[in-house]
Amino acid sequence: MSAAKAAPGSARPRATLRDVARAVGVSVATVSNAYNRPDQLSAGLREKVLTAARDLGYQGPDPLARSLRRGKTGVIGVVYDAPLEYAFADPAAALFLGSLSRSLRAEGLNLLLLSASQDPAPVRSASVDGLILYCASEGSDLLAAVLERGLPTVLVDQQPQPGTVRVGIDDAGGAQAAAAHLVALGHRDIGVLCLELGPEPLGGPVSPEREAQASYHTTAERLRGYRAGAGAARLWPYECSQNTPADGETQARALLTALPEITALLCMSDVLAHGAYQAAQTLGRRVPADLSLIGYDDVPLSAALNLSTVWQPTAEKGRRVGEALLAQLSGEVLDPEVLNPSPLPTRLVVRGSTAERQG
Amino acid sequence: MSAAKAAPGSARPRATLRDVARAVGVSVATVSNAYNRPDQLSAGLREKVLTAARDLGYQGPDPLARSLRRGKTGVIGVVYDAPLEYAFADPAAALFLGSLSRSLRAEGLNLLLLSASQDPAPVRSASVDGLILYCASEGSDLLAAVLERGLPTVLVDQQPQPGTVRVGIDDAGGAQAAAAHLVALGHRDIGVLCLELGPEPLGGPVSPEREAQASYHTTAERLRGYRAGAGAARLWPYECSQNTPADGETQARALLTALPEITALLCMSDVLAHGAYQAAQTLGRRVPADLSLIGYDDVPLSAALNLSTVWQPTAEKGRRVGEALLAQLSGEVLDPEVLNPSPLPTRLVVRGSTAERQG
DNA sequence: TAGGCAGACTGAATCGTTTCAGTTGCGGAC
DNA sequence: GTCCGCAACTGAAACGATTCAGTCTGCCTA
Repeated sequence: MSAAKAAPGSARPRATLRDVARAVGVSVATVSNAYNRPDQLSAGLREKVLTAARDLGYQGPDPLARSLRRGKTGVIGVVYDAPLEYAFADPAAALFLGSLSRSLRAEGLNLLLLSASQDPAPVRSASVDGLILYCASEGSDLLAAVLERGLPTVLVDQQPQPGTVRVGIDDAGGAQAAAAHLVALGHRDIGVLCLELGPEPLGGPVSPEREAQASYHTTAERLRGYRAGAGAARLWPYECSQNTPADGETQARALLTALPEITALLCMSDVLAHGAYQAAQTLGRRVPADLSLIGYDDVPLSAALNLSTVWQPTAEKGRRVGEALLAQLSGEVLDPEVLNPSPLPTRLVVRGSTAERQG
Repeated sequence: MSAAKAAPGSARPRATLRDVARAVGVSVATVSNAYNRPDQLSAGLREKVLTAARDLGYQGPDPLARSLRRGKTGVIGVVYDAPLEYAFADPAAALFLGSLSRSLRAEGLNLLLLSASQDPAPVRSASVDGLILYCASEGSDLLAAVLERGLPTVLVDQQPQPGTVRVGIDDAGGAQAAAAHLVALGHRDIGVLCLELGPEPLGGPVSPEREAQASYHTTAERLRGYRAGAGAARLWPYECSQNTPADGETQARALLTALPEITALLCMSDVLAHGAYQAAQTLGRRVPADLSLIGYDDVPLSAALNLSTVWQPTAEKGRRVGEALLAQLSGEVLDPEVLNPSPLPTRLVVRGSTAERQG
């Protein structure tokens, strides 16, 4: 009986180049050439090789062995320092990854998602040609692990590192504009829905110490921008431990309940703002009449929700990261301008969720 | 060629196990053991090896060579037959991938995103331990390429295939409930915003031929369910070539303009429904007073938008897929129940976007 | 007839590990 | 004194390909 075939789990030993070579009576080099350099053998022989391969159930050259020999895997690792669920839950991240994948696909590169939440091990043991560090807190040893690999690398929305390409946006500028907008509308007590400030999850009111020690670059910059734009207005920052509508709603409700005098809310992401919207409705506060709301990122849905927000060039960011990586892969020399380009611009988008403060 | 050392891009030849072994004066096996089986050598020697490795700039065993030798890569390929941008743009897909990645991470597996939009080549040349076919039209040679690899495989939302695990949901049942709900509310002319029916992008009204030849399982099933639930009511299907709010808006506007008698809209995804919402506003039709709207998937945001929709257990689906794959990887025998489990249930969620038809 | 040359194919080294099957040296049991 | 067992380490064969430098025909040219 077909012993090897019967058991579903137990893979029969796969055919290799050598098996095919033996079957046809040629050398392995010739079989390899049949796949990789058709011009190196006669058409007739090539046909014979390919037929024999099919008969033997040979799948074509093993990708792993090929990668080892060639020194290229065709894979780019995207390192995320939180569970991937969170990455996928954020439309801005999704947009970025989509745009990135688009620019890499042109070169036949695929994306390997590396979630190195606790532990940089996945970064060390990934077979990749390049790495992209997408989101990591400053203190984490993730950055070190990434740099140690010595592979072409791009840092995204991160503190610049000497000798490494970084792509970022003008986080503080956008935040400042958002805060200034609210102040101009007469708001004086403004709540802030913060993204994570540090790796240990912590929700609720943000203490000055925690604010001072903020280790996520994006969060720290946006908060700095809010402060700069708020002038004499009072800011009440609350931290959301996850970038989800649910957490935004929870913290917004806590914030609005604890501090009823607040008339406007600065949210560090649109996702949080969506949650805050929900909270406002639950609490019977109308947006924008009773509460002004402003997000960050300008994800596609925010237009539909009529949410004022800070736009960032997410897709462009992805494109740039892809290009910077490709440049390194092709061994281009990196001049400083490319290495650490000026941050991409952000822009305040005023829609219907912000209004003058009601007397 | 220029000097290899000078150019910043050209990496110096990396240190290998052999270099370390030579430096310490031991065999390569010992160095390997220092990393993989500390109990096989004295603590002192191990320390010496690790120190020498650090001095030489040795990064640890090369992942590629290790994978080749061990026959395991620790990577699962997720095959998507459209550009990845679309995958990321769909919150339901994101949720699924997040949940999947969660169940795989427990075993240290990472996700390789394979966009095989035109061409199954990436599927053939990916170094993976298993494959997940997420979204593919029936006719495409993608399915064949995936099955040919002979790796542990799970099909998602796909026509069942003999001998392969498939995880799916009750697409038709949910659709039927949605349609029936509208009919019960008195609607008799109902527009349908369809997802893609075939691989060639095609927007606008759906011809009976195209409907008959629908090659995407999900689309075909949902449409079938709508028809079953609609009874005597008239259905007007329009096709969206992309699952995006923008495309949903475009087609919804076209549909509502061409067929003003329509009083309700069945959308095959919440994302399309969000676009339709927008279109309705633009056209001055109030939801639900002038137009009932119902989506599919119940993505997180739809609750906030108060959108009636069909819920599906997206996260559970991801978990099941992960488990099914892990089971195969550990060589478990697959009984038919596991191989092709009954579809996961869907459920109509009535919110505020559907109402009785206005006389 | 010799020389040259192109086409077709092969041998063997190499990529960087892991791991099985030994080999050594040594202290303890009998 | 011999034998056993154990700990510590090594040799060499895989893993499955790619590729460089040949070798061997056979044909064309002078």
